[in-house]
Amino acid sequence: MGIEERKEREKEHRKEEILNAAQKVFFDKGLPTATMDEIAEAAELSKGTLYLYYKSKEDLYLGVMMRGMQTLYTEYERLAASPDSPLRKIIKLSELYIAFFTTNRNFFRMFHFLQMPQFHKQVSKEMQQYCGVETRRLWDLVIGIMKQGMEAGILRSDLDPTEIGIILWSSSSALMMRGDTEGDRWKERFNIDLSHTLEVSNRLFLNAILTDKGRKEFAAL
Amino acid sequence: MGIEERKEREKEHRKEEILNAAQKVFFDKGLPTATMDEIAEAAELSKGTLYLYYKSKEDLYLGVMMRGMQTLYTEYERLAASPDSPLRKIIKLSELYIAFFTTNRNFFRMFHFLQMPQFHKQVSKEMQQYCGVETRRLWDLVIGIMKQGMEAGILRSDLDPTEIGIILWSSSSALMMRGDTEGDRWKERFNIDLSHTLEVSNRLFLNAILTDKGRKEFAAL
DNA sequence: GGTAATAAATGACTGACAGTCAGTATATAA
DNA sequence: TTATATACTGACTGTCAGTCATTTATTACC
Repeated sequence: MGIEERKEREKEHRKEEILNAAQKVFFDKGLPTATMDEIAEAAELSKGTLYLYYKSKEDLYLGVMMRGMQTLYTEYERLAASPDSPLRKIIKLSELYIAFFTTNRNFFRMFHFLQMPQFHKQVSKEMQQYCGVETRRLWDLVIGIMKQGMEAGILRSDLDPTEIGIILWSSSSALMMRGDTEGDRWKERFNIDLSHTLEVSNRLFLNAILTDKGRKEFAAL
Repeated sequence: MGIEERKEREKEHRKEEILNAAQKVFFDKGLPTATMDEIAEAAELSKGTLYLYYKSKEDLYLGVMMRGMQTLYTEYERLAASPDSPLRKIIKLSELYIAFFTTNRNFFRMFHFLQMPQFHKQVSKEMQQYCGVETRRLWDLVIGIMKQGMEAGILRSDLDPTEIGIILWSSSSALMMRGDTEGDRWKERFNIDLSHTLEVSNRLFLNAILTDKGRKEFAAL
């Protein structure tokens, strides 16, 4: 019976179409200002239908966000599987994140809603579950790359690869976020280019976590 | 004519009382879930009166947040004026921020709304102005402490004190925020204690920005 | 002390919006 | 053709931020 399957496909397709519409509207207006009526309008569906596919506005928002997460995941996956040396992988990891921020600024902004505690209340258990699983997959890749570096002896063995991953990711995120929202003000008031600050930060940090061997290899690049 | 002055005082007092009520409600529920009716109820005033003193819910929210900023500012000010050595000041600076996070978690969470671009739309120009001025005062203190360290020769002179300040602040913030929202999950999934990660991060970073002289002094502590 | 003028406070009301649900349309099965 | 299941609709409900005509309290003046 192929009908069931076709219906399933059509349902998935509709979900994607709704996400397309939602993405357009959310990118344009952000979560608080976007309305479900607008999204329905953009999707050429009634508002009620949106709720057949997504439990709440916040669920829909996270649905869009997860697309960004997928994109980043795919890129990290390719990096992890590449034949680059562990050191190069670590360097490329942070470059990739910066590049992602630059070309997918809207997704990047969305990531930061995940961080707000009050926000989660309105999100369905299923969506939270889904986000949790996907986020973990991403972290496993990042941590995996750090572990490779440690095994190769270019990262200090007295540090924890997971902790290094978190620190690198978090400090980069924070500086990018600040650059996004306050970049102009910092330029104007203190003559600071926050994207330069980010580079400095990553360089300082990288040097701090590399072994002598790692630093030598780094200098040779 | 002392009446004018008394009225002015009473007005300020009322503003404070409204902030007290708002603080209670916002701490309890967060911005999205708190309602102006609740705050009015808590302040024993009608909703309309709130709007005589604050232009919007978001303005009120920032009004509360600025109290936290003031608290932190006062502590930083005392530190800056203390007779401690520049190195100790830098160390205490980050310790103070961590302590603030621990004892004023609610304020700390509020700080992060400032970072969300969509949020600012609803905030009045006056409040934005006020926040800008106060934030700058705080940054000037932080940067000042870094400059002292540089002049004392304990911080690498090839780095920019402002940039160092931003990096230290941002990376700490990011890790504390993550610890706040995802701390349990990291413990459970990866057996990582994020407050430990924060210590590691700050130690790594401090070592990276100190001169040989600074590192020696640090080791002697 | 009474009254006009001014300021402060009120709460019913408006508009906007998330989410619902009884009803309609469309596709499938009998 | 008819019955049943499925997808969709949009008018409706409840909630809440923000407003404003009206009321209440305070001050100024005679």
